Amino acid sequence: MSSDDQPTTSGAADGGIPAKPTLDGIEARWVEQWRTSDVYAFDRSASRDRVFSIDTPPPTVSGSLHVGHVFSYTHTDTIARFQRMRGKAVFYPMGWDDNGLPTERRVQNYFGVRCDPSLPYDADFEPPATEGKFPKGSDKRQQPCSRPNFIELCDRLVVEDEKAFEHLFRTLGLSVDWSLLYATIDERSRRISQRAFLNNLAAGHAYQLQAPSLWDVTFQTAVAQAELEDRDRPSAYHKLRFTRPDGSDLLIDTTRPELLPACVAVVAHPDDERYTPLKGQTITTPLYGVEVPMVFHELADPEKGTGTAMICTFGDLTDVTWWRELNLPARPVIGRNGRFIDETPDAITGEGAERYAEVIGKTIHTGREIIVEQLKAADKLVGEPRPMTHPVKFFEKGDKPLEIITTRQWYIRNGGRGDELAKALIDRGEQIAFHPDYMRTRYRNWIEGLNGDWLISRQRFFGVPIPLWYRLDDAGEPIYDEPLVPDTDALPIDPSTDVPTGFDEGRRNQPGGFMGEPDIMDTWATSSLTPQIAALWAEDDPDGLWDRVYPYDMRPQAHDIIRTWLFSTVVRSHFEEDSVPWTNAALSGWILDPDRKKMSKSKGNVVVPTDLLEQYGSDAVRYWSASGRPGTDTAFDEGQMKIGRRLAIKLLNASKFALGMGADGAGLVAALEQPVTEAVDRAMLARLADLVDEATTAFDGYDYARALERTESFFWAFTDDYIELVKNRAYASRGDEIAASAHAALARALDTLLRLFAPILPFVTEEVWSWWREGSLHAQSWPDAAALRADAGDAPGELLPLAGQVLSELRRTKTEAKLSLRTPITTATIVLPDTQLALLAPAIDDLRDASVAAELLTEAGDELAVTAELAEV
RNA sequence: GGACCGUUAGCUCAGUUGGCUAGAGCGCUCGCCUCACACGCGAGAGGUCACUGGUUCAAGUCCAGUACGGUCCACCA
Repeated sequence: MSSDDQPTTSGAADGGIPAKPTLDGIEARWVEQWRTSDVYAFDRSASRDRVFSIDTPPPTVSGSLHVGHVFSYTHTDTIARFQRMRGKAVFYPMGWDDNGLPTERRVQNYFGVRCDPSLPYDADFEPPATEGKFPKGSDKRQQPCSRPNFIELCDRLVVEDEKAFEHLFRTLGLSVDWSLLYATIDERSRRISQRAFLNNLAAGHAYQLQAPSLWDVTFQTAVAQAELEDRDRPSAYHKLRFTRPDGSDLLIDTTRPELLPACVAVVAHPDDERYTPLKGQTITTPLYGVEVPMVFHELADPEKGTGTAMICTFGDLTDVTWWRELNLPARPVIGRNGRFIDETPDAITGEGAERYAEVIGKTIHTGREIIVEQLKAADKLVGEPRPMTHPVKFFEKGDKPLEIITTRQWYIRNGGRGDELAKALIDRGEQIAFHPDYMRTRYRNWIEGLNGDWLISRQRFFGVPIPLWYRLDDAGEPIYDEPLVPDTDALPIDPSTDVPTGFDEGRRNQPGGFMGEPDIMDTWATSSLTPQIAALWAEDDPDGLWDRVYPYDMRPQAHDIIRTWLFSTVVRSHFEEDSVPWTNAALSGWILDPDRKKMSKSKGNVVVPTDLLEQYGSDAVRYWSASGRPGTDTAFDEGQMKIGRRLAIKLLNASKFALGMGADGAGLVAALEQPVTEAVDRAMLARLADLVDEATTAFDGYDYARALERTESFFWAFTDDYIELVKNRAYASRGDEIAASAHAALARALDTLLRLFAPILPFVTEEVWSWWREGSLHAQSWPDAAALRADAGDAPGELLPLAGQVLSELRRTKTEAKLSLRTPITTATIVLPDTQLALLAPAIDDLRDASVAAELLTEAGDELAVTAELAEV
């Protein structure tokens, strides 16, 4: 009786082999099964040597779901699943990065509010909009609210965003232990972040400094070096007429004429003989008539402009260097809001002061126009401005050039001041295995290129507060040098609402009282502690997770944030634990669109991942992801997803065939215990054992792509050649005994292939597993090459590809005659060298069956050739 | 300007210590309803491995250089 006549089972969850296997609905079914059965739960009793721990990247939940999430998180999941099958207790947490500026911006647009820290908390506050209904581009109608109200709205919104991410990741089949979930703004993260900061403070690794720093005038906050990016901007050289002591002109090119009132010196190279005669003299600035010293410094480039430059406080980082090293005065003119400040610099008086008055309160752009007009009117501008383009520093999330403004900020040491710390941190990099290895170079280059410590304070609202207060003197001025520190037990605290020991709320902001530190920490200052947060560092934890997982085995992340997340995490672990945070860093590439551009929201070329999962199935999308090698940028390619889907379907059908050999699969389970006697079968197992070794080595080296490629390659040869060869024998056409060998081999192969594919294609493999076996495939062990090799015995693996090659030749005789492959062959002759014929001998009977030949003859010859006489149709 | 990565079939990519006539998939061409699969199967065409030189019995693979593409950093008068 044929299988078509057998009763069918519709689904697979109830066991048995469906007549028409399908991928439809497979995700929902297994996601739910995995959710309720806890197959991915971390064993909290496992000792460190049994654990494989992963420091999962917490995605920024206020961003949109991106196909890049699917890509890189799949990579991590394949490793997690592999390690789990190798018998490790896998610590695989998920976190949400909801802390920081992206969430603030989203809340502003979603609810139509803006944070005004001067307002009191309003318990009945209702935002003007909900569910994102607030019309875009209507900033002026954003309603001000207090900081606590604003934070409530942030908390409210991230909950929604996090649900969408969890749904995506579950549907994708990530094997995370969801009970380990954290968020970077949750109470635990705030407590750990503050505790680590206080440790840094006590150890002298955190300090505050009143100094010029990069400042975003839109967000009105300081930013760190790691958050900068250069953008080409149109600009123009303006040649200004300064005056030498003898009354003659000194011409200076500048792209920032509006900073002329901030000019504190004129600089040239110490070897530049055009200017060395001016040593010790003063130069008079145009418009303002301020006398500034002529100074000399190596950084002045004789080739640029006229070879001399005006030093302003501050036009760029070189100005800061000159200002600091040459002990120049500060003469700031740009305020925190990016406008000219009200106070006229002391050095500017008389007519100059009247000119300055015209730019007070103006933006940089408008101020420049005014000053250029003033220069023209005073005949201090030589010729017309010459347009050019040059790179300008921007905050990566901002859209106005950064200014340099002197403010009080908090820093954490990171080796950026050229001390021993830099060397120690580079050495830490040597203790981490990077995958691929060359990524370590980026880490080292970044440290070597640092030009200052890590600025962690931000003048923003939604983040972890810096947990300090300051005493106010009798004049109401803060005494910054002696911050008031909270008790560790009290963490987390918010200094804007909590009160330091020995004070009461009534003395807040009063002379002789105290004030809270108004700043929060940058989001990286908290996310650099994800190893600590996920594993409950220094928390009250009866399970002792920390000692079971730290240092972690694996940090997966994208290569573009080596300079931020990877580096800052190493810094924190170096200080807290005197250790690397993890022993392996696995770097994923980016997704490129078909034009080879990085996919990003701003370019409008993002594909919604949930649609892809729906259309192709999760396994197919995972297949595409896993084909992107570690560290390699990968083209977005739906074609690869189609291929992945076909592979999954092929697995269903090939499995159905194999299991059909053993009556509902039960027979095939029994066949696992039966001996494999035929040489062809044993040769296949020999090849399979080699495959297991290759896949294991690849996964051990974090190369999921190679493991997939080898396994897939084997699998297609297995279905095309091996199954075709043994199909007839397996149907017992030549006797039960040799059929049993085929069954035993098919059972082993299916069992092994399902395990090998399980890390990449968890859904379809689990589906097939459920047809004939108990429990979850994902809780099974990784296949054992030695056992397969024992079954293979002395059979030569090369027999299989040779037989496949001969079978292909036999098929060709029919294809070239444009006949069906079922066409019988009357007589065929296989020509091969003697040694090859001897190797092939055990496969002759199977080849005869597979090619529907009445007679197969062999003949010695130089190379493979097949001739066949086909039966008349 | 510095560093790193890449350049193999029309497209996307393998090619692990140098080793027979360089591989896969897609696409293309020509066939086939073959009792697991037509969401399938079979066969075929298609490449001076970016270029130049070197080492070697042997180079896609190692070395030097060049070109092109990408990324990061620096450059901001």
